[in-house]
Amino acid sequence: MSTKNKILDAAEYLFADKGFNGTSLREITSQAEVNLAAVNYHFGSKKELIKAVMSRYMNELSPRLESSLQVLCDSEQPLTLVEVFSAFIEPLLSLNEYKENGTSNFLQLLGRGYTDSQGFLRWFLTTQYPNVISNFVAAVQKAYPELTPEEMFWRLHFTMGTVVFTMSSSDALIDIAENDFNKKIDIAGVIRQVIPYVAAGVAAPISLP
Amino acid sequence: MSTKNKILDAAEYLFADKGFNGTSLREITSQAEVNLAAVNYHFGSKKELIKAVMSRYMNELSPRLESSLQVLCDSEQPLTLVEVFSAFIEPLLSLNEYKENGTSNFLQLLGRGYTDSQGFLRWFLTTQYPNVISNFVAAVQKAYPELTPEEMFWRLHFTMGTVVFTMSSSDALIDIAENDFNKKIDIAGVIRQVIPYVAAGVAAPISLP
DNA sequence: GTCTATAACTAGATAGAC
DNA sequence: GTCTATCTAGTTATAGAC
Repeated sequence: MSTKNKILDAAEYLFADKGFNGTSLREITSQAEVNLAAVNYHFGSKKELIKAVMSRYMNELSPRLESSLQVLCDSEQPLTLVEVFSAFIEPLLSLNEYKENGTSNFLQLLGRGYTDSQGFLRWFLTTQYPNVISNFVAAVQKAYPELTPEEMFWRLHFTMGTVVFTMSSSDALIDIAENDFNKKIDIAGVIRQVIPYVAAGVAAPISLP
Repeated sequence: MSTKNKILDAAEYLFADKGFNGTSLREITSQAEVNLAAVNYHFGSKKELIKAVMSRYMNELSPRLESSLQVLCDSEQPLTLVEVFSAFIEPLLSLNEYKENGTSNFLQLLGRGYTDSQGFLRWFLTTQYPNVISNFVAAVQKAYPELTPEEMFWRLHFTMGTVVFTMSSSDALIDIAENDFNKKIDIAGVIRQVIPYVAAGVAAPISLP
């Protein structure tokens, strides 16, 4: 296993757990059992390492997600919001085959990216992977055409918030579910829990005046 | 205005904007125009300063919120989820009278507290202000008795995520709403947008198996 | 490519003069 | 209570030997 990949794996794990700001290059290199200088040799800077960690997942995920949503948009069938959100399940869970705990790690990283580091990652994702977003918006529009663009903007943002926040604390939630309710649940279970919630939220009657 | 309050105000502003990890004591004291050593003199440590910033708001908010929810629980009338969530509006907006941008700052801080600093703030809030949570759970239970405790746990967490995530990026959202939709909106408007969403989410049909 | 050593800087915290 | 000066320990990043 190459030094570069050892760094990527360690960084991914630590970033997901403690955030980008909260993780130092020393922690990463010591967990990866490589030299401190290797990060800058292979990636140039910490910021580029963050991008590399995210890109590894996004390059795997975005084509699957794009085509999964494309199918829904192209189909002649009527479409429900639960179906739209369910289109995320298979591509997201496929990250578990790509890498151990891939789904969970990726979603936690996404959550971190939206709250750490003053939105640089948000900029990176929306500019680098715009097709995922536009296909998703098109699918929601097809499922719920009455929603105005403005309401859509708000509700998709709320949805993003629900998902990334949930995922960035999913380890704690899974522990609580086991201790308090004696329910073993995994990341796929969390995804199944959240879909009815966000689908109902997006489909809510129009807001208070 | 006392040094202690100058520090609290500057810290509040910077913590809300850049997170607890992302803000240094040097930034705080230079914005507050006080000496660096004053933080440790008045508060002892950065961690205690964080608690002090949060406590200032929580001590203002929690009695209002507790009694606002208590009224709903005690009433003989049937209760809807929108009513339960609407019980937050007035106490939250009252923070604007207590302090300029109080509502927005507090909610942003709350969002930071859940993602920065590995959950120490979550522990602090749930142990220091347990009555708010228990009254809230009781009100939701009254409005929607079919919800099992387990479903309740998940959905209230999703709701928390929606709200704190939305609020921690509310400045950006308000800008986008103005630029893209030509709609001037303030924090009260954001709250009115989010209530139908979370109420519908909590009331969603039971999750996929 | 990988290492050691270190530069250059920033963090939180404190001792001690005033 | 407030200041300066400083300590200790951490950070990212790099120069140069191997």
